[in-house]
Amino acid sequence: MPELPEVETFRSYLESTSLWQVIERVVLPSPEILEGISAPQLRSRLEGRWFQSTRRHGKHLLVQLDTGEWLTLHFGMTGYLRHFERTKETPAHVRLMVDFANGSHLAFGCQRKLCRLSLADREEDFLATKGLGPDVLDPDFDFAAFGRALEGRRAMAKSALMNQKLMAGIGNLYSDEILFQAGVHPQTRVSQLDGEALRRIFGAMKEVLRTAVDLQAEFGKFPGHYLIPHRRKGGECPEGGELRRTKVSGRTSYYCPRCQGDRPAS
DNA sequence: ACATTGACCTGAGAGC
DNA sequence: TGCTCTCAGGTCAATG
Repeated sequence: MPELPEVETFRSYLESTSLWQVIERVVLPSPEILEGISAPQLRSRLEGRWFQSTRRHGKHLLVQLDTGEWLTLHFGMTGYLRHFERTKETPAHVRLMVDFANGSHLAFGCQRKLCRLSLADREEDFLATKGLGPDVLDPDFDFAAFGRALEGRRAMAKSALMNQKLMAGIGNLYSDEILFQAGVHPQTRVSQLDGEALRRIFGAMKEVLRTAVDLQAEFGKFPGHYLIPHRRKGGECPEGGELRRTKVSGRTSYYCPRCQGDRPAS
């Protein structure tokens, strides 16, 4: 479930807990989540070094070492990050444990093994290898860039928003929220959207994601007119009426037939 | 080239 | 109560 707002929250958490401490020991209990590097290799590149800065691109967290290399973390859908000051706690499903010389430690884990770890020389190389589009909260990703990303696409609006190659950061939950706020049916084809609808989607995208980041992705704190807190079987639209549940390219989607139309515009 | 589907993964919750 | 089955969703390979 970690989408852009959750990953941004993890980024600032790591930033405020884990920088500038010498890494004494690294444990990698699940080497199968490593991408392009072996456990012994990764251990030897981390031990004795320290984290010096963080970045985020879409749903990826990048942590720069003092060597200049980047440790990249992807949370899959159940990923988490936890830092412990003193007690040596080991949460369930830990995939990376970092023990710092100051006695604290950082755990990265995920219940399902859909999280990933890798090491990259340069940020640009990593993004290019992954084929990621621009981060959707990057100020350079403006309405013109948004339009270019969607140009000539025939996919459904929801699928396009979730396509990390077109733009990075939006997943299943936030795509539903964005389209709800924009009043657009999730199965509307991108090619059917007029300029005004594109504007509304773009505006909702920035607004929803900024709000979620500010609220540290805690759904309980979301504004009353947001869909996400109501996004469950039998859930009610904040404007009244029952939400509808359907599949859009294999993903469970919620929408309001009154606010977004009961079938895709064509 | 682009769009869509299924596999991967594991535990919670549904349903019988 | 206890078992089995479905489903959750991020990504990527396979298929259309």
